[in-house]
Amino acid sequence: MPEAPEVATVLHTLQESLQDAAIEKVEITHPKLADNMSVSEFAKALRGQHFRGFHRLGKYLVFEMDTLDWVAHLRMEGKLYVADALPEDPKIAKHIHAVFTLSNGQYLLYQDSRKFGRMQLYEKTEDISSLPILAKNGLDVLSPALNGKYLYGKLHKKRIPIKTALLDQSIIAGIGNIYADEILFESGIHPLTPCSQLEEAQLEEIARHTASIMEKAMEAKGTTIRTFSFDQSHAGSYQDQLKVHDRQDAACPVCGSPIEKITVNNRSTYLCPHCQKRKDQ
DNA sequence: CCTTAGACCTGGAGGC
DNA sequence: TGCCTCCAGGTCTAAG
Repeated sequence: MPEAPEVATVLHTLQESLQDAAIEKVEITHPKLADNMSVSEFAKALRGQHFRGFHRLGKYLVFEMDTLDWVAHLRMEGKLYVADALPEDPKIAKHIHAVFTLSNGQYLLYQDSRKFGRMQLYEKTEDISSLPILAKNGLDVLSPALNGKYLYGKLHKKRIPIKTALLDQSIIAGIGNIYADEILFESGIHPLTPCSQLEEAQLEEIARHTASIMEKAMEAKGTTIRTFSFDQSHAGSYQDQLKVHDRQDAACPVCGSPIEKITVNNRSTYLCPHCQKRKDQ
């Protein structure tokens, strides 16, 4: 579900209600939720800790606690939100896999219909990007160091399609299937173009559009095509600004050609065949 | 090095 | 209504 803009939205929403809050009780019902220790150790370690800092790295959330760094990845359907009461609707309640009772009586809930999300706890560190699970990330989508030169260094010898590279979190952290399509459209590059054929100037365009699309999407509080919401009652609105993703057969906003849908990496991929011509074919 | 299929999970949408 | 297939903002692994 969430890419960097949606994760950033969740983070900011949580920070508003959780800053300096204390966890009084932890109940976890999905045994795989914590994957670097048992859920009982995880629950015990978090009890009594306060939320002191809030960070995002790529698609990861990081909560800086009193003596721990708590890392969470929502994967496709994970939702973390604060509620005044536990959900009564059984269709929602059955997907709540963790309940963190706060000292003010509210609850931080983890809901995940597909159970793909994972969390880890680490001893608190000065540099969160050095945490084992985060060290694999490449530059964050908003990093000032993300430029044509960086991408050229990472990509100029690779023959993989550029879209595949944009989804590789060890190159750029935070891009997912929706924004990869939007970035390539704005850059005028066909998603199947082999990385090795791209010049540094084109990679500079990709870097530039990555930053601008991410900023606009964050302002819109993310994209809601299907199920994303950042708490029980709010959804993002960037879907109104999508130019190609999920718009098969609609008119390209630039040239009017019908948007095409293809498969890259087993993922649905949308493009304008006129604005994003392959130069090698 | 690169690609592909499958695994992990579940629900919603659409076809019949 | 039910059953079936396909699809989904992600990532990891095995196999060719």
